[in-house]
Amino acid sequence: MSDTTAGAVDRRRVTIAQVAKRAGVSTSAVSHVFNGRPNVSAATAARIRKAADDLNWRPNLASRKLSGSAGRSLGLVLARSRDTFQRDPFTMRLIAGLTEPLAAIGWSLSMTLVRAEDEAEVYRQWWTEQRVDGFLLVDVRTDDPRTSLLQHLSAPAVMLGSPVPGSTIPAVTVGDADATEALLDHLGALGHRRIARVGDGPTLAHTGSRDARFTAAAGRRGVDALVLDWRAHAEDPVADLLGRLDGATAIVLDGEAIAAEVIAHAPELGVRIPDDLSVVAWEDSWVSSIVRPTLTALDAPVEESARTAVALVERLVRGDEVTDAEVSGRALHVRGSSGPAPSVAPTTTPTQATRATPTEGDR
Amino acid sequence: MSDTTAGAVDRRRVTIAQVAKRAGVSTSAVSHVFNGRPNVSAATAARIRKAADDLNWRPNLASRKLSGSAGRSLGLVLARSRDTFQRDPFTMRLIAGLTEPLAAIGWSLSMTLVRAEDEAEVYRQWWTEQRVDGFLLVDVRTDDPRTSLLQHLSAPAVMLGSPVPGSTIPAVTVGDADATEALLDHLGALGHRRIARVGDGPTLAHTGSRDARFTAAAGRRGVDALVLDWRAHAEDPVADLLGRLDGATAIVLDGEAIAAEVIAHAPELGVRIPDDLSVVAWEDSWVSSIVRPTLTALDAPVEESARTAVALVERLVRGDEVTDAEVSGRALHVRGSSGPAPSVAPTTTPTQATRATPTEGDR
DNA sequence: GTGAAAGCGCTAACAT
DNA sequence: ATGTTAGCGCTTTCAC
Repeated sequence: MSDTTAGAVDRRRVTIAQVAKRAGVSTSAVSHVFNGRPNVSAATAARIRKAADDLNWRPNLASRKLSGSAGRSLGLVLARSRDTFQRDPFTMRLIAGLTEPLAAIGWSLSMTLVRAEDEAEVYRQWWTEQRVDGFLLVDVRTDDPRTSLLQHLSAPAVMLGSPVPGSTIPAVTVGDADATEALLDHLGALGHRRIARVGDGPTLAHTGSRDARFTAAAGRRGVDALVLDWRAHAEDPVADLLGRLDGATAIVLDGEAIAAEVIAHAPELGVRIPDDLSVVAWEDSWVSSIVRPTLTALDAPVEESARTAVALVERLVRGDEVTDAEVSGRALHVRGSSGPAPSVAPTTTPTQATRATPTEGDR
Repeated sequence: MSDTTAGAVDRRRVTIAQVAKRAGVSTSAVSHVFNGRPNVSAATAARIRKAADDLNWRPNLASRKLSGSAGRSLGLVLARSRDTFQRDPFTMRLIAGLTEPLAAIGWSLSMTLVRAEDEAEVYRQWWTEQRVDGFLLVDVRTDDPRTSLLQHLSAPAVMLGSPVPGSTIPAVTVGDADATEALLDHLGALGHRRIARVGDGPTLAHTGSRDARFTAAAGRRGVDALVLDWRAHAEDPVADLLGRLDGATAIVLDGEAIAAEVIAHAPELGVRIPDDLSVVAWEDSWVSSIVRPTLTALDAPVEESARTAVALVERLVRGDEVTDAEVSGRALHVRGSSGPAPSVAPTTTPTQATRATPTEGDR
């Protein structure tokens, strides 16, 4: 590495004035061209664009923002631990899905991970210092303080998930009804009469609504529905969960990370998949295909949700009217982890033997 | 969703002038306090902070930037397909690792995915429009055009990987020497005398240096080293790879995503792991623990690399002198995928039988 | 220790 | 159709 006197930018930064001069016009002409304003002749516009290109100039975002335009940045604040974030393929898909539509409108994604207790402060800060033009809310909880905070700040925001009653934040929802039916049809056809559902976390808004829909759909079919929670902090969360199955022969889990863990560990606890227990995940990703057996999963149109959310935020920022949106297309991908219900339900109390392979590699 | 006349921000934005007025001082006094300048008495400073808090005011980033300060944003531009991005746990770890040190200095992460052909333009744009204050470069290739581009733009940048000869971009390197030795000791002790290495891609700079170090270390031990490439576009990349093993009884792959795929598919091709073939990955993540057998892997100190890189960028932006940095601590986690070398090498030409489970779930 | 005022680079009235 | 100019909110000399 050399002695770059870095920071000491030599060449002064190109400004609109230099571009204007080079093109032989006023700065406002340049501004007009770069903002799609009509009052410039085609010839002049071309000359201006040429000059800008020659100088490799682009409007300075800060100046632009200062004089009223949007800063073209979407804020994504995730209240997750590093660990939870890392093992969540859904978030990866979301981020990947956001960048393309954002780039298409000249925006970028500003993201961060925060501890739950810092969450509100980060939203406040990013908004008041004008770091971002709006936010995308994920992992919305029941009674989430963010909805009122953002309304209070009058910060544009769009959320992923079911609309929150009493909030004016537009929601992008993935229709779950069809998928729930398809899922229960699938498991029903395989002979399962008692099915457990495990949410991502009892405080998450979507957990509750899925629980309700699931229970209702099961009831309609005369199938027993069991709603369980995932105790991430249990000594052995998988064993803990399997111990509470209470005769269920199939289990549906939000999140592939958890589902993958069940698939990986269950055999070591004496529960064979899918022979003893069928496992289905409510999200899908490449992880489903590298576990064995491969994971039957409900694939959500994450990319379309992202695209829709970006469009809504952009409209909000422009001051347009915006309403909730629903994207559909959650599809059931049947793979190896779901199979015929066993004639005898799996042992209610799994072998207490220590796991063959402890959760090494976890951090 | 209601009829929020969004965008039509009612309450005019709080400015430094209002804070100054409320505290009974001039705007420059406020500015001084918020920039740690000394010329303000403790009492006045307290009054000013109080006023700012009351008004929930924070310096506007755009104005600040316009008058010379940094915009406090790090750019991360990934030339990846959505798909490659999504299945790369390393990038997840990196992103997660970046946000914490960034937050500590009041910065945020601006990231995007681009197609390779748009890469240069995005760097250009983000820099010239002053969207970011500097960049973090990953996936640096041999002859990477970005190094000269960024020097030409005089944009602060730091890269992950071995320093590029002739470039002034500081590099944060993870020392691989010890890990390479540890790895070969491990495999050697298990009786492997012929070992294959598979890089992430022949154009990536780190692939070449690892290949060289690996080959050298193997040579010193009288172990045959084989350097193979991963043909992602082959009809069945795993079968393709296994078909080229040429008697190797162990294989070391950069990237857990690929390693996980080998582990998942090899058995379906008649190659048992680790009985017939030991598999080791050059990166580690939670994925290593959900595949079966679990994956033996070299765990890199990603979080420390991230922390170091952030520190370097920040120094560069401040105009400080910066040199390359090396972080160490790549550790070998021995898990289930590496075992004693088989007495007979695995079939050179794996069963041509169609795979039991096709790569369903891939997208 | 404090305040006045000149920018920073751009946008958008308003003039011409 | 093109140019002039007053801000946008903050930082930072430079007087006081």
